[in-house]
Amino acid sequence: MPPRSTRSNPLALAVLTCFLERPMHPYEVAQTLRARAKHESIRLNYGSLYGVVEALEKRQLIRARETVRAGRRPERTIYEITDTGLREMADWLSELLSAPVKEYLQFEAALSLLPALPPDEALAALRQRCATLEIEIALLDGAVAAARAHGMPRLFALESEYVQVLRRAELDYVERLAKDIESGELTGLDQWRSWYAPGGERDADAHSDVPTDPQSC
Amino acid sequence: MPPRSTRSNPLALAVLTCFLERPMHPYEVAQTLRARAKHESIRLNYGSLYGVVEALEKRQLIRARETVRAGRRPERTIYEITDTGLREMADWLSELLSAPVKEYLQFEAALSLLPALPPDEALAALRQRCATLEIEIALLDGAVAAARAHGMPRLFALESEYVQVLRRAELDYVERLAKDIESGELTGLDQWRSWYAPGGERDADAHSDVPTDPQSC
DNA sequence: CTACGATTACTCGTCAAGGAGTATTTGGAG
DNA sequence: CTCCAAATACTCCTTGACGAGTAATCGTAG
Repeated sequence: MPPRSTRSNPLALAVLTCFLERPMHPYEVAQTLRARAKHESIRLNYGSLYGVVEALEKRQLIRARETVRAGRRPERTIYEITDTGLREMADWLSELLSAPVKEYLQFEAALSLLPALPPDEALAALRQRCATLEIEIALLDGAVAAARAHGMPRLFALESEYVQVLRRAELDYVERLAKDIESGELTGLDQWRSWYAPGGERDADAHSDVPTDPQSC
Repeated sequence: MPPRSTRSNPLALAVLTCFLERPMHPYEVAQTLRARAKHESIRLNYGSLYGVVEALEKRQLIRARETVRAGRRPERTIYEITDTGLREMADWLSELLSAPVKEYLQFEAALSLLPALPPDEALAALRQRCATLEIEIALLDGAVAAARAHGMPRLFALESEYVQVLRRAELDYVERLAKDIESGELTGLDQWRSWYAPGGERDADAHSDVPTDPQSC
């Protein structure tokens, strides 16, 4: 089992699955992934692509098969997957599917810094997010429906379904949160308001009195 | 409004909110963030921290206030936030809260490559994920309950609530998906099975016949 | 009082991501 | 037939993340 560091970039996995179908040159890999809309779920750009292919070759997961050239264009090296590559692919994909990993989400960061904004500004921002989320969800719904209508089996749109589910859950949560701030039900709201009150004691956001690490409990 | 590139690293935002409380030296920033468990929601390590602080100073969002030294230890430079920094912080945080951004999730990538695994292996991996998710959710539940019991206001644990909500939604989805694969309800399952059947026609994963870009519809 | 492990406070080098740039070729309009 | 725009197939260079390494100091146990 190779070190985790080599499994950091999911693009490498996507590349392996392409080579599983048939040998290709890197640019064709990119075309294939784009055509199947994989770039919506996996970060893809040329700079990374060629680097990733090189790394895969160094690790012997793929091997150069032949180098062809049409006219005076740059050479295109065609790669194929090795047996090691096949095993690594199945292993890696299995792991990605079975083991949830911690992701650092932007909105998670924003929530954790929420008290650095005055309550009313925070509330306005959250309401704005709800509105945007509703639109986004509607658009995604439409796209999924259209794809289905055109005969695309569900199996090939699982990732959109998943993203959709997450977005819906987020909308739900943010709506509840906004309500709890407005209604005053959120515990800690009084402290928060007082930091930004006209005669607010101490500096804004100085929640030094807050219990520190929840994990320490 | 500064270019988006400068707003890429949420650690910079977290650093700004620290300086909002009071002037500090970078290491103290790290201590503060760690003490408040921000490193659970924001990527934090020393290499990045000092780089981020430098960048903030170059952008005039913070300024060096004084340089003290205790004994022959390395100097500690104490920074304070500027007025520009104050505005940038509020702006940035508002934006993070109000505008959902596309994140590239590992599991999203895995789902989009699911057909590269034989159906039974994929199913096993998904079931494994469900089991792990259940444990994780239970643990998070416990931590949140404990924090609340020790008097930590909800306002300071919003990010855990959010992550929790997402995990629950994910568990729900994966359970449904696993059921639909097992019951044969998932459309496309027949194709998928045939690629890996003993006399499977063509190469595994050659879903070249699949409609390409759902966005194109 | 001294030795050594833990903590403090940072530095540096590596390595990867990402995107702007480049050279070639094909397709089509005039 | 010629010229321009778009597509092809990369290359390169700048940022920036990351963590191993380091030097100084503090605590404390023998």
